[in-house]
Amino acid sequence: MSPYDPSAYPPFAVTVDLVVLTVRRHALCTLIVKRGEAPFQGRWALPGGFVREGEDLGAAAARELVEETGLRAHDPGDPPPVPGNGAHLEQLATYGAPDRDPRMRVVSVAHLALAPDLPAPRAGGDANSARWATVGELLGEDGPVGDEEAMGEGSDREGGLGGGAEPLAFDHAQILADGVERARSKIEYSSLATAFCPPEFTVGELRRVYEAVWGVALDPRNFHRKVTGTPGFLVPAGGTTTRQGGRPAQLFRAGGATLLNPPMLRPEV
Amino acid sequence: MSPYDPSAYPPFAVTVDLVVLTVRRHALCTLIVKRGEAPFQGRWALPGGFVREGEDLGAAAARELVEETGLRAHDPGDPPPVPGNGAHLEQLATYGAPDRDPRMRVVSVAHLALAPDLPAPRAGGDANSARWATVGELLGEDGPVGDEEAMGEGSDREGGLGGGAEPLAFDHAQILADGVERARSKIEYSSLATAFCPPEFTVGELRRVYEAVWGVALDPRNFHRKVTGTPGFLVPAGGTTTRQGGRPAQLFRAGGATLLNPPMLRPEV
DNA sequence: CGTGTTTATCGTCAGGGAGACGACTATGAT
DNA sequence: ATCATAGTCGTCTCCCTGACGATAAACACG
Repeated sequence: MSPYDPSAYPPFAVTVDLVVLTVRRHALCTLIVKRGEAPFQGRWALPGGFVREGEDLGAAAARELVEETGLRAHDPGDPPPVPGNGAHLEQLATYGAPDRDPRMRVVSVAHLALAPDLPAPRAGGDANSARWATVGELLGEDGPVGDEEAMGEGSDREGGLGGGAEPLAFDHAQILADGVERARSKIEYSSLATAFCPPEFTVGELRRVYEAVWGVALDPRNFHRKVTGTPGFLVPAGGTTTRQGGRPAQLFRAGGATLLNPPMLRPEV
Repeated sequence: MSPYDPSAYPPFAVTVDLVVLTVRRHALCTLIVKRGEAPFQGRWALPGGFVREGEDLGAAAARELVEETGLRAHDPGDPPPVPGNGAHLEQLATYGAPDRDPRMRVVSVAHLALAPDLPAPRAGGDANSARWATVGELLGEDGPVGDEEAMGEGSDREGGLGGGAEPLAFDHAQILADGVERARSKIEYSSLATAFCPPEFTVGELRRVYEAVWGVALDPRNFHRKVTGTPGFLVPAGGTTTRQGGRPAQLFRAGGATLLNPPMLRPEV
């Protein structure tokens, strides 16, 4: 074993990159920023930055999240201090291929953030250098369930990247794919899908989160039976809402349970 | 966003640490090494070392694994080139608290390795500075299923660490706990438990792997029905063996399936 | 050589969860 | 008034699971 010699280690730079996921207009979206410097100048990339001296990895990710979105992160397990204006944040994986940054050796600790629908991205002062993009256009997946008609009428559709978009900078497409896969599997066996919802939400809104993340259609009746029958998943908030149209729906809050047993079942194929 | 200035980044050292798990005598065990240098000199720790210049993170972990155990790693997904003398290796998580190493800023990318039962640990030339320890004694868990009588008669029981062992160096107890939890959950929905088995194994041997990792007793009949009925999990190898005593058991090889659907169900408490 | 022990393997049965789908309710839009 | 939309409650069947009986095939004894 090589001796542990602190004076003879190769130096690395350590960064954090963020996969910030949200559900907008029935589609799973992620936050991307336009790079201002080389390499990959002008290309879209995941938000991120260097870990500072004396700064913990999770703290660096939380700091970047605030800088990019204004969202405060809360650790998994803790109840959100003010539910709704916080995001779930967890470590995703670490990427350190020797040539992933052409200038120097950089190891990036990617984090995954799940947030409710946000009004608009705010880059640090620079407004139109950050935007929400559907993961479908970035990863070349098929459009989730249809619903193409609901797209293409918003106010933030000027960033280029139409159909087969230009790939993300660095290895960020891989990081994004890993983050999406983590989210897709984690909402199966945990109550994490509520992180995509506002503090109070209806069963239908939660179902549309599952449908957007998984890209499938779920039976409203079976879904309703399942989530309301899983102890600790949802607690009634007391009111009703008609913001989705149709019959008023009961409002719920996320319950204390974090692990769902039995899990939600993702329809196969 | 802070400008991406490669000349003004704080320097880090990057290491890989290994959680090498195996099943020995019906108990989940992990490989630990005795530290030769400060800090934590003389204490037990997870094996690991610095990532070299130009070396990928996974390659560094694979190199450490060979140095410590002689096992060659194969990526998940790939079939083992020579099944049985390889180990499953995957990235676990990254630990980078500012004060986790008292001398300098070190970020450690922990990896998880699952290996079949090995004859004896071989440290790099130094024989008795590495040993297998049950995760129970390291993490203070209750002994798995009983079976205490089967312990305490082996040939490698001289390394100290009797009951409430001295804790591992650094944050390695946390890393180990995370690795064990990853293994425990991952054998639920993947065929990864076969990584603990020799190339050909019986249903009973596979069941004892589950029992050791989960620390529970499973019904042999239901287990047999479940694993032989899951398509792609096991393929018959053609022969039988009586190495476990009793009636000869059919030999199987790991099938091509990596994800089990429906998953194995871990009995709840 | 029988008997007991151990392990493997096949069957049976009851209960629960999930998919498929019918029916009814309560709102807004036309 | 009628329709469209969304929510909520039930029902029915299938399949999986857990519990457990029964048989089979080896070895270890006396």
